[in-house]
Amino acid sequence: MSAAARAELRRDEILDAAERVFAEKGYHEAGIADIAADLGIGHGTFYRYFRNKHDIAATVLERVVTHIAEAGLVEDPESSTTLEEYREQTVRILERMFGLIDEHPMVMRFFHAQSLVVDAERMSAAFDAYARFSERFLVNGMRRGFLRPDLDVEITAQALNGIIFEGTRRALRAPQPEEIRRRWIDAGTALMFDGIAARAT
Amino acid sequence: MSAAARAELRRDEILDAAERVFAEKGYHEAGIADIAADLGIGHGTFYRYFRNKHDIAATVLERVVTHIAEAGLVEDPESSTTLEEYREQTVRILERMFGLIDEHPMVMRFFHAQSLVVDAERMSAAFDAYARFSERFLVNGMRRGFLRPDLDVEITAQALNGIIFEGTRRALRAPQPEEIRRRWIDAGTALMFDGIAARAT
Amino acid sequence: MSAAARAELRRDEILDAAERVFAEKGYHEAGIADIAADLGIGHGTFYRYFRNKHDIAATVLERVVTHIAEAGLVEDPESSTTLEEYREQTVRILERMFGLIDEHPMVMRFFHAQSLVVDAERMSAAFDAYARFSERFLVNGMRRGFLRPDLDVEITAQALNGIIFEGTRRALRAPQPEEIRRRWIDAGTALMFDGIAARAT
Amino acid sequence: MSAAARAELRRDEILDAAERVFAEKGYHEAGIADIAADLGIGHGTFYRYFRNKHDIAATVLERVVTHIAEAGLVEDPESSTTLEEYREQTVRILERMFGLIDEHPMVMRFFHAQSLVVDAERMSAAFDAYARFSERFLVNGMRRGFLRPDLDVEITAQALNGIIFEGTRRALRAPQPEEIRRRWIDAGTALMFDGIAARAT
DNA sequence: AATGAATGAGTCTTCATTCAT
DNA sequence: AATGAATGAAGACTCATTCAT
Repeated sequence: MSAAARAELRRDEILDAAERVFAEKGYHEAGIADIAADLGIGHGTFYRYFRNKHDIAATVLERVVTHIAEAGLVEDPESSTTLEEYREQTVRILERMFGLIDEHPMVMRFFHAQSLVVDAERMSAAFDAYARFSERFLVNGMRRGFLRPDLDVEITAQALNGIIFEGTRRALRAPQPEEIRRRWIDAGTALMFDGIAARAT
Repeated sequence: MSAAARAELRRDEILDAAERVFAEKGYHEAGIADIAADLGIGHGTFYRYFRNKHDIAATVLERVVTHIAEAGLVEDPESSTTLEEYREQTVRILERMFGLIDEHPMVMRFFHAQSLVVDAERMSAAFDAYARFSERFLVNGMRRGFLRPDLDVEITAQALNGIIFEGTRRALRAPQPEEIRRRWIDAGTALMFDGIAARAT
Repeated sequence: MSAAARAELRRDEILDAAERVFAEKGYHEAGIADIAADLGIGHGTFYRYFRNKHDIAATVLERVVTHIAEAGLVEDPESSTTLEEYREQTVRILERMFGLIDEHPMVMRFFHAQSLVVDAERMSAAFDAYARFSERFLVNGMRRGFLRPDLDVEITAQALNGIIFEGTRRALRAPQPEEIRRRWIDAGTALMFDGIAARAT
Repeated sequence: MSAAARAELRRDEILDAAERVFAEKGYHEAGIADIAADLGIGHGTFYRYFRNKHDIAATVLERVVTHIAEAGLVEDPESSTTLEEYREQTVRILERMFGLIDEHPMVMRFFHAQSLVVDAERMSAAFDAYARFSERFLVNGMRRGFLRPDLDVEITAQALNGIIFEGTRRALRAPQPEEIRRRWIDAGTALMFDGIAARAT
């Protein structure tokens, strides 16, 4: 293995450890020493791979932001032609979001609990980006006629993201995640597509 | 004025200052010295009114949690008998929520940015309580027949709170709050009651 | 005693301790902990009185620079009207310089060994100031006619200071300071006023 | 080229780099990494040629001490038979001293600013050696009768070295070195040989 | 009741040095 | 012989908290 590849590996190891430590203790409570101890390396080594504590936290944060973005980006916002297709896309996105919790439980925990103290500006930007992406689905649905023609796409997209954010937050803490996730997918899409009002008969 | 009353007053002053300081600098970045300086009192004095730094932050947090609860509790969850009445209640709650930003801008900022690092458990409990309160509106609506009979009230209530949370977060950062608030009230209630799907004709 | 006076006293204590520690161990080898330990105070206390390590070293340096200046400033550069008077002034200045070693042995040691690493610019400025002061004696002597009319006063003043500097450096290290000082005063003034060349008969 | 010769070469390269780096940043502020980077070699390599940081600094220091000694040793302290010859020797020594600044500007800067923090004892020994060498000129002059018979040769030699030291220090910092050097040679020798006192007519 | 001087635990960060490759 | 990754001792500095006045 090349030196660069080994360095990359080591860097990732440190990143993973940081994820664990930050998620467990929180950004401020965690020390570089904790991260190093978790890996059984000297603390000096840490500084060969990251400029400082904030640097690594920001990098961890960036990873989550990217993971989350990717979970959405799998879907093409312009591809659905019917309500049913969009509903299925939505379900898949939610499932993938919940899947992130299994793949990266620590990092998701970190995201929900600590992201704002690490870099509030970055977080805001990430939320904006997610909302803009969600908007495209809504615009597509309006164009195709399967969504209400009078949607305030910007705000609605943000509100939908608020639902997803709260959903993952809850799923993260749920003792029986499977059941909770299923219920969020069902109730979430029901709310999103049909609202809570009883249908006039 | 009694000594106890004067003490109460002083305590509130400190609480207000803490709110400002924590909101501006964040919990960890803010020091007891900053709070004391903001008031022009000695930092020793601070410890006559609060056990420690965490204590005051928790107290500030408790105040917001209460303010927010009160904004909701004005409405009786069982009072609405028609969809229209509930919709009006919802609008009033949202307006009151946004009103909190005007009344307590600092504390709301603190709530959104710092509450989790101060006391994640307390926050979770608060969110649960809010959700349970919201649930009662949904249950009432289902009983009265103006809401869908098949709602997963627990999850739906949580999701609705997620919308409100994101709405206030956005409103807090908005350069033109008035317009944004109006749009959130319109688009938020539209989403909540009717969903985004176009109505079958 | 007023609080301010007590603070001033404490500050001076710390300054004295720093002098000792810096003189013994050198600027870089000395730690804030050493200074605090020398006084039996907590290291945090140190930072109530000085911004940082460099700050206190610079302050100590400033004190020596001032002490040395004062040893010279006692004499009026324009007062001597005869060579004899100037020679006596010179002897007094040298004696006062050596006297500084008795009054402030640590600080003089610090000055000779560490001043350059603490603040080279400040040192250069101090040397310039000393030289400019010495110049005035030379100018006075030329005007009055008891010094050679063709002196390069600027350079000569600097050279004379070089002699004094080396003299105090040697006296500081001498095992029998009294004898050494006497010899420097004699040989130094002899060199300064008459040079080393044998007089033509 | 033999391996030993190549090693010698490499050692000198490192020494030159150390000179530059120490002169620019100072002993403590400079790191082994800086020296290695300056040469484009790994820092591990450094330790194949020098025991540690202090070792190389001491070696650099030794080089300057030697350079300076050589600038003097060119002259035979016992060779002058007249005042004029000695004066010419003195001028040549001063010129060679200033010449060192052109040949080894970095190392001279290092000498003046950093030598004491590297090895104060060595410096003191070097100053003693220089003074003892200067003494021989004075003794020679006294024997030959062209210098005052009553000189305190030890102290006077030290004082003369003090002048030279200050002269080179000033020349090192001078914006127009040529002019300054000339003036130091003129004023320095004038002071040294004839003193500053006006001659009785 | 109010103060603020004193404290020292705790943390980040640097860098000389080692050693396996 | 050369390298540079790894190390951890060392040190500056902060700040919540205490307590004598």
